[in-house]
Amino acid sequence: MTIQPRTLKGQETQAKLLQTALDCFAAEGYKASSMRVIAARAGVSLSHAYYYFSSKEDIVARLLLNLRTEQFERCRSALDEGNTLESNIRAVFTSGLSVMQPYHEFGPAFLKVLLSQDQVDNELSAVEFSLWEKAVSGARPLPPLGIRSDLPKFLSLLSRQLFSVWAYDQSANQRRSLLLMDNAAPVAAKFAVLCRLPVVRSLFADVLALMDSGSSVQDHQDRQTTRSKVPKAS
Amino acid sequence: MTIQPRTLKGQETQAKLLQTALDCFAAEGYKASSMRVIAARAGVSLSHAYYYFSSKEDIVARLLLNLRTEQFERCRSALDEGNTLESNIRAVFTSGLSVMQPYHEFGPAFLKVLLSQDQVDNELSAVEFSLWEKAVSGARPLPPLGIRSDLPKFLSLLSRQLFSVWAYDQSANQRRSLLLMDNAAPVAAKFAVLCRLPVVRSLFADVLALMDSGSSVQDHQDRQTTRSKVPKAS
DNA sequence: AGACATTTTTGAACGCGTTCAAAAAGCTCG
DNA sequence: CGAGCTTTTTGAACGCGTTCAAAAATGTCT
Repeated sequence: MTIQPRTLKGQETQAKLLQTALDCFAAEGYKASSMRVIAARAGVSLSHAYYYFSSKEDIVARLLLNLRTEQFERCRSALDEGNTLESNIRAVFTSGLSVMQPYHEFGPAFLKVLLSQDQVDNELSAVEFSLWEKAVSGARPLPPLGIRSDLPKFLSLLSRQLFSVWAYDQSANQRRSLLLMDNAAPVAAKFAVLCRLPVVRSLFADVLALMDSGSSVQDHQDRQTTRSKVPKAS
Repeated sequence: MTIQPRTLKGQETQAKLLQTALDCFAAEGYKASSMRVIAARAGVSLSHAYYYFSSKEDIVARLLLNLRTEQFERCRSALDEGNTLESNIRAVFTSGLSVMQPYHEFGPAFLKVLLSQDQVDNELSAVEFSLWEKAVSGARPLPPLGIRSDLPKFLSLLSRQLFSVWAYDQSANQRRSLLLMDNAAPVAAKFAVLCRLPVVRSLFADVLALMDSGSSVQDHQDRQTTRSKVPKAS
């Protein structure tokens, strides 16, 4: 994005450029939708596109955000109907797949956007996270109280891993990732239930602490402090 | 790679090209080591480089393989000294980090190579896997018998996830990934120990089954068959 | 030796993402 | 109006990864 236009006409141009790009992506695919093609289709010069978007990746990021938002709209209601956690997890997975499938060839580009963005403070992560929050809070029976508040973060991380498998999945129609997600849903749900047991619960705590130690929030803390968050094992 | 030269001179040229590329990578970094620069430094024309290597990514893949091999050499002996599993895991992590650190800017390129390669049948995965096999079989006390044979595969997958965090880690000197790996070692070891308990053990089995369902081995099997490998949860 | 087939090597080109200096248009005051 | 500012728009260029047809070198067989 990089620039927000001062004038109305500027905003319109930027919007038109973005819409053209998205259309072009859908119609022609990633490689064929060069910046030159997009600019031409939007009726502006190549360099003008760069006035509004600092890179092609910038536009891809918007596409990804759009898709996630559509996924959110598409399955938000289903998550509130008192189904099991497993079925809610599955709902998020399948809605994601159906929204993303037409853009599977964007996989690597999507992943790059996802991984290079700040994992805490960005709109995309917020949408993803709110999906998992709904999936957890709308599940009946509710997951164990002790982990209820941490579960969305955990699921959100899990889904990123699955997404990265999907992104490079070369099997026909991404059969393998579809299968993987189908199988992951019950396992994750089972894990949540087993967290009632102290042993499993403490494992979950360890994993959560790991996730924190890998997040950018800790960037200004020193090593000693952070380390103490992870209980020694042996 | 793509072509194996018929004549001796051809092989020499290819070898020189590869060595030049690797030197260039080390000296100038990823972006600065363009195919043109590499070819020029090796004293051949640009298009000739493409006669021996089908793409720049091809060469990056060789670099990655070289680094993994060096990591293997560097820590193989340490894994056989009867240390704990935790310390062996840590040894693999830290040797990996020290070998890779100078090439951190290659992270995204490395990851692309790693993810787009066939995860079963390629040399790189074989080297990685054998590292984890040594880490497990050389650990004292040995991990529970029931999971001992599956543990290397699990650790291998885990390390890929950590690698992908490292690849995009923007913190100074990759502090965050270093910290993450440091913390992951004891947790993984603890997990292995807890696998003596039936509950944890069955969770491990589920996760392992997941990994299989995401692998390419199953590509020719039908959905029904594969699905039955994962026990229903709820 | 000379003709032929194969392997190696080249130069020129293509389209790509990106950058930049400068032109054009719009806006704000006297 | 028009001088001086900011915002928008452009054309031309750069270096990149990659491709290709064709030249040069090499090897093989009679």
